[in-house]
Amino acid sequence: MARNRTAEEAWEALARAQTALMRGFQEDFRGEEVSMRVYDVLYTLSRCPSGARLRDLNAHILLTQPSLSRLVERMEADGLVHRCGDPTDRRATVVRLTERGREIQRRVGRRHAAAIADRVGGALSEEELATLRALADKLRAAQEGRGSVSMTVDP
Amino acid sequence: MARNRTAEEAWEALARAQTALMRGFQEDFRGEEVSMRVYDVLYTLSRCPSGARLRDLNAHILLTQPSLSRLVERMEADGLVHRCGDPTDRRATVVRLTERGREIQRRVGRRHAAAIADRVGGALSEEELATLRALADKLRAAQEGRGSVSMTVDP
DNA sequence: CCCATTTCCATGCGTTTGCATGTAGACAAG
DNA sequence: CTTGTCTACATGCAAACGCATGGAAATGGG
Repeated sequence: MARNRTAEEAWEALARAQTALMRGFQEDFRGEEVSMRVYDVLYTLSRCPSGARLRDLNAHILLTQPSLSRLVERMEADGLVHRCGDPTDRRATVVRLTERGREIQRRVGRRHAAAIADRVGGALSEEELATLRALADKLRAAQEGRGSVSMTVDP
Repeated sequence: MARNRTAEEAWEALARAQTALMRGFQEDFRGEEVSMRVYDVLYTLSRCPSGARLRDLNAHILLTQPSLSRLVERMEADGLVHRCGDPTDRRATVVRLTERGREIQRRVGRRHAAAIADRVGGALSEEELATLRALADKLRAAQEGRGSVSMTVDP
């Protein structure tokens, strides 16, 4: 039971740190040409040169599928991304950065990286950062294949 | 510069872990009698027996001031909290749990604690949890007096 | 005391989100 | 080929959110 309490304390500390950091970053993003959420999509796509399907984006971004669908729709209207069908699976929608989207991601990304170096890098030593990363990775890895074990029990 | 890269990697790992965990928790909260955001307010208030002002709540909860204002308004309409003025500062609005709110916080909190023990406690050893907590605390502490994060603790 | 500034919360309004549902293609069995 | 089920997105709609702003009270000189 002491273990459970330790887990709760760790989660609460983690959530509070995340809240404080997010607040700071969101402030940085005010006055930026894209919102933090849009940047999140741009960044994710920048790591997928061949594009990504909506369902893959959705795994990385904390939005429901319909919300992400519309967010990408707006981003296409703004010329940040391009949507096209996948010949091998005609249900899929493949999203790809436009040149404009890639350029904005790079530009905003530079300032965001500086903010991370400041707010995160400025708070912990390099060794602590590495430890934090390792623990976060382990924590995330443990969440996989655990998503929806909610069996529908309705006669 | 290598330090900056380490900070970026740590932040990305942290954000991804948070996303995965939040997804799981939000799923747990489907079918619950309150949403996760409402629970967040209930939990924060459960730690402030003498009530909390909106601005203090806002320091802990990732919402803009107007959004939190309306969330609390809805929660009052649902009988979860009670709002009253502060005689020592007539601009302030003090929010307090109702008996119903406290009861629901306890009930939902028990299940949520079990989920934390499962998802977080199940992923790391007790020593790792303690390390994670220490790093998260340090990270959060470093954000104060920077963006606009002031932590006020109930006396 | 007075006026300017700041703090704390509420409200109008357009935008975004989530839930429920719809549509179309993939996939498997008969 | 047909039928049923599953998967991937899209869409209607009400609820919730953020931004800009407003009003009232506290605060800080002059």
